[in-house]
Amino acid sequence: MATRLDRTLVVDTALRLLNDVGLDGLTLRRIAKELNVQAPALYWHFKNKQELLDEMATEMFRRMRAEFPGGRAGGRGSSWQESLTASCRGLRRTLLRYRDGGKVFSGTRMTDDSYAGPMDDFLRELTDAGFALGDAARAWWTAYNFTIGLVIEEQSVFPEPGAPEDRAPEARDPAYDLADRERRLADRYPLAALAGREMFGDFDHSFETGLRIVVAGIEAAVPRVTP
Amino acid sequence: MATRLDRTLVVDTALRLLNDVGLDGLTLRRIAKELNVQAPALYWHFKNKQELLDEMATEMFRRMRAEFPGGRAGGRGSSWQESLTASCRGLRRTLLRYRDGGKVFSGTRMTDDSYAGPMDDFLRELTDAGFALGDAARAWWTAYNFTIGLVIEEQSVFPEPGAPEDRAPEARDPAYDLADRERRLADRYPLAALAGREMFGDFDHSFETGLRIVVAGIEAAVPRVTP
DNA sequence: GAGGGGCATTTAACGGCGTTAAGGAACGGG
DNA sequence: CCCGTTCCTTAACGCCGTTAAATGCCCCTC
Repeated sequence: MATRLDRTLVVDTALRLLNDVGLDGLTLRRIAKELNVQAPALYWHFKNKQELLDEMATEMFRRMRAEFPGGRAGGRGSSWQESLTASCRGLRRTLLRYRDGGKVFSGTRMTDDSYAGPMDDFLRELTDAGFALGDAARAWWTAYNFTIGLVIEEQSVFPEPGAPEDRAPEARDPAYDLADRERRLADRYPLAALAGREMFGDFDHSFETGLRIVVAGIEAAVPRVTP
Repeated sequence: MATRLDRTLVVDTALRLLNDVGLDGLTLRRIAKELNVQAPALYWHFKNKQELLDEMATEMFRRMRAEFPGGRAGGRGSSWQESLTASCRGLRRTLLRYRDGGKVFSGTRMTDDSYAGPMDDFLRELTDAGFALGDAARAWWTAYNFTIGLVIEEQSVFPEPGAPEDRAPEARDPAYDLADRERRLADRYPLAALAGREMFGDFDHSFETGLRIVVAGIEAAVPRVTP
């Protein structure tokens, strides 16, 4: 009926659909309908649903690379601190563009090696700055896992995809009513009660603080030879 | 047939079954069979599957608290650094006891306030050390999300539940073959190729390094009034 | 001891899921 | 023009979470 399918068209459509229906609602039949096709047709292009999800995650990453080139692209004089910060910010912003982006990304494996180039560049930047390769990799791994973990939490509080600054307050999942939680805990656990808004209230703030902590921690706790 | 159901029995059985069949295999029918009961019987005790999963996550947390009391339980002289480290270690070890523990935990909401007590204690320890409450909460939030993110990765590489020191090398998911990855990337991306084993090879090492980074980062980057 | 009422569970069914098997249409090269 | 490959449809399987209704069971009252 419509134009012929190919992997790219399926992945693009699935990513667009994901923002409407969420990960739970993203079924093969629903994707197929969006493509004016029957569900088993997808099995010609993907061996199963997981392979499609893997390809979706990989495509997310490719788009991130296009939008946030990272590494030393920002100028020759950029420091590893700036590179790490920029790449984690780019990762977060990219994942937030897709509903359940954090879960999709964390649950899947890359289907190609497109991630390896940027990673190699970043690791070289760190080793040039005097870090041993193993320490450089684990430093990145720390920042990466913090970012993914926080985005997963953020997206369960704000399910709608999109940039944080475009979020309406009413986009917050009603199950995470901060005032409610605060009232419930206030008398017995006053600090825990107030901490809720610090963690769930302003994710930009939480993310930037965490990033500063990780960068400062790498500076302070990871050995390096001064160049 | 068997003794009557109640919430606790269902949750205990589901948690035990989780380790055999994993999150994808954990269906209501399978849980019911384990209890010698029909699937709809579970709906008398839980309004839906999500409520059961929430209760499972909450029970994981309760068991963690029982096994790793945390806070100042370790002695009056313990520092906030030791408390933070101990509680993240306890969180990781607890989640690793359950197959897909990280995903179960990250996807669900606590059903009671049992988490608030330990959290309050820990926050008081930080504020006593001179941190503002908001900074204390975000510091914890950083360490927490790093831990969860890393455990999710760890459990996709080592799906079998159990303590890291009991893991056999062959328990590694074959899809994460490090030697393979290394060979594929070696010529074009030498640093990224070698970094694989640093991140995916020894999760104990990755976790402890990340924890040191976060603690050092809090010391260095989060303001506090000296007591 | 009989009867009643609520609690707990069963039986039956619904629509939807991922996936497989088999057949058929479209298409390009000899 | 025909054949083989490529791509998609139709039909079906077994499973899922969930709901509605009927049924057994236990305890309290009379």
